[in-house]
Amino acid sequence: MGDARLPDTKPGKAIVRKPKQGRSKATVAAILEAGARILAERGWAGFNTNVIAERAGVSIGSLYEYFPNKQALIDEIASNHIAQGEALLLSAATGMIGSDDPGVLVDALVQGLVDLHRDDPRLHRALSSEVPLSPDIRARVETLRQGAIAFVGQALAPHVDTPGVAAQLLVDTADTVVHRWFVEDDGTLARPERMAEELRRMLLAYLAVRSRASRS
Amino acid sequence: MGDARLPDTKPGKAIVRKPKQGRSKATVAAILEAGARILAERGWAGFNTNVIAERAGVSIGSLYEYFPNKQALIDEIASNHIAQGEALLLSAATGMIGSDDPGVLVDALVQGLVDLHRDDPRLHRALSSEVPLSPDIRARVETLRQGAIAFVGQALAPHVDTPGVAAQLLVDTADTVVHRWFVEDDGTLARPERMAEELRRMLLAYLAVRSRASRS
Amino acid sequence: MGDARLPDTKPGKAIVRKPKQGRSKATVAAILEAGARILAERGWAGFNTNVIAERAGVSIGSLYEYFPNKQALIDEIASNHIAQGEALLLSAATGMIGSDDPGVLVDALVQGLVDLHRDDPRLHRALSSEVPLSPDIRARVETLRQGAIAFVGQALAPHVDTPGVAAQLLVDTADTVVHRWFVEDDGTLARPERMAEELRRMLLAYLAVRSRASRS
Amino acid sequence: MGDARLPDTKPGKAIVRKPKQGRSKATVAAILEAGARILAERGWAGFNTNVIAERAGVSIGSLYEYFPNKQALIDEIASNHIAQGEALLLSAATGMIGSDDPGVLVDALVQGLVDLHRDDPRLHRALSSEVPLSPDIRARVETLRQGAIAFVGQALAPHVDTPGVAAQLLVDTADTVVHRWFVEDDGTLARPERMAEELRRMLLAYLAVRSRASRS
DNA sequence: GATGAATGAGCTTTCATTCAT
DNA sequence: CATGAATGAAAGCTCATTCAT
Repeated sequence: MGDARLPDTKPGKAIVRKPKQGRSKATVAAILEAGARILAERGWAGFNTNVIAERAGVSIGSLYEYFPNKQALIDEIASNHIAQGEALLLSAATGMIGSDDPGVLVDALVQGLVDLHRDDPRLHRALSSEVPLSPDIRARVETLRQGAIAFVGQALAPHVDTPGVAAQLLVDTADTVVHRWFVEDDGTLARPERMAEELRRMLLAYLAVRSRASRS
Repeated sequence: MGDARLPDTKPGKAIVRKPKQGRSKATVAAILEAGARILAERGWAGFNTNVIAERAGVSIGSLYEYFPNKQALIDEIASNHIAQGEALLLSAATGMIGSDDPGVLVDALVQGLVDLHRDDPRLHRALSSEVPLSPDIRARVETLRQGAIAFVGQALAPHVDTPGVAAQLLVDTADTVVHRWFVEDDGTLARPERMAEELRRMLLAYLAVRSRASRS
Repeated sequence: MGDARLPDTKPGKAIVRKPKQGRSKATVAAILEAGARILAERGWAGFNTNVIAERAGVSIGSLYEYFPNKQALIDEIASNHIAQGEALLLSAATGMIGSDDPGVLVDALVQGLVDLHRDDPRLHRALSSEVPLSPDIRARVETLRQGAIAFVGQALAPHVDTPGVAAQLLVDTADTVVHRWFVEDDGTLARPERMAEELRRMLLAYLAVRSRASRS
Repeated sequence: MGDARLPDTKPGKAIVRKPKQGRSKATVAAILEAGARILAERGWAGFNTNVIAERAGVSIGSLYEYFPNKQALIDEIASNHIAQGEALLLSAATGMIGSDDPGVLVDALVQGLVDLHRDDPRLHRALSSEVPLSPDIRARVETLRQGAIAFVGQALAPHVDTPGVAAQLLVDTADTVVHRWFVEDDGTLARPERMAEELRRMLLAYLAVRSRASRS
């Protein structure tokens, strides 16, 4: 088929058989794992259902028993990957509840994003740039981002005016820069941790200026 | 601009014909233009050599007369796109030579990147995320980035210690965030200009802190 | 009704299990019913053994326990359908034994065929045109037709010379035309009953001419 | 894919390249011929694009160069076949213009239909029963039938009341019965010509009765 | 007997690339 | 140089059938 965005599942085929028994669960897991590995190693261009099935040690028929089409398979892989991100950011957020210190906020934000991008960066790269994700998945990513911004905004509200703008700048900056350094980088970057430290300084400097500005 | 830098993928394959005559130049230009438009409009998935030739008003045979394969074609399109970026950043850089004001530096950097990303954002998006670029092209992009960092570092050297680190943070932050807001955004972002303004504040706040730090 | 007449496509394959017990009978009946319904609703293209098993509330394994392959299943469905036709025509025939009136003959013939084609016309359509029936089934249909022709020929013998020819014309005409009007028609035909009445007139007119001809 | 009715051509692909040059024309002709032959010999189940291309002595790519999908290919084969039928019936019709003799009408009708069904009966069989024709093609067949009925009705108008009913009976009877004898028959029928003769007698007898009836 | 997960041959379709004209 | 018809490897997906449990 090639690269094209895959069409919606045909009516009557949408219901992926739910793995009720152990064998099925293992098969689905093997397919998802193989798919994620192939995607990480060979990119979207190498994401070939026949190859995935073979890598999973499963017949192509079994793959299509559980995933109505290629798109459903990437969507599930993406969904699992996002779920990890959601969990990570959630734990980062809960870990700083109650704190009023901007330093804690920035540390948690940067550290959460670093952790997020360090887990399987090749898969992350493929999913975030090459793969044509379904609207549902895109919406979920966007929701996660907006949630993070809203959370940071709430934490910033007492210290800063237009906390929404500040929160968006903080989150988008941290996210995109960490993504560049930990995911897109091809080995050029000497010490990513050093850069992350510098990033924290910048974000704090910004917050300091904004706080001063709101008080003067 | 892109003077023939087309790698022969298959060893022994004839080097692409250099368009010396007017008609040839026009043909090559038409193909590149059509390819860029298709890439911008339909993405990498729609980047089909037969379609491009048709759109260019040229036979598929002619396309392969000038480009040994598909990769060479995207590489040339990417090369031209990068050349524009190089020119833009160069002019931004020359425009601020002699100035010692960090404000001028940050303004020029952000404005240059905004201009860069505003020119044909759909093409930029495709080239920067979907398309599998050749190592040569990737290297050229990396060189451009390093050049910008070096330039900014040089400008920062009098005011800041570890100017390399500061320059990398400035350039990477401005680049990735502007990319997110002006290229990847799907209409959610209310006022990108407002955000760009906020970005400048953050970069300046960072420089202020670093300068103070280097003096204390 | 269809007593196991399932050919073993692959030589050496175990003959299908005869359902002797109640549960088995019910299972077979459910499969046949589901198959007939699917065939009527979705046509031969939708006649999918997995779907049929699901619709029958039976596992695909059970389906293959009772039917060695897909062909055996359609053959059995076809067989049952033919059996109904046989019964209908038989009763139509017995109902007119003893009568010497060509009008009674024609009425019974046409009415019998109308009844035949009105019962589950979608299934009838699929079986008579889309489905690749096995030679055995085709032979059985042919036998039924020949039987009907023979019967009508016998009734015609006293009144007509070459009664075989007349009988074949009568039966084939009535059968094919009623099939067209009651089964193949896609809603265009205004009043099928009116046309059936006209059909009777034509058949009677033919018999009248033939009778006169045989006497003159 | 199997047997399912094929989905409509994707937008942007619908335009089958028109064969402008001799080579193309020959290729298209070879594909159509091979397709028709395969359809006649192996039926719809054997109508496999790879096999057709091979039989046509052409690559599978060439087949899809001229026919956007399998359905388009059968549609074109069907269209050509119908065109022959249209021409045949038209010539049959023009050949009897001006005549007021029912005998001439019936002879022309029956002979025309016999000629129609004698040309490539296996192809005719496949197209008329197995193949899932596109709505356009079905409409064209229906139009042809209605045209024939209208024509016969017009010829009958002076002699018969409700000429529409009579015409439909005549045309449908002749069509379906001739189809049965010349196309569906599997060698059982001894002398189809003899039966066609008998069919004429029946149709004439019907017309005679209807004429008498309208006059009495 | 019953189950349903698993199989894999086979089919449709795409598109980068070639080469005879 | 230009053309565009032709190529065919490769990929997505289906479904009749099997067999371990």
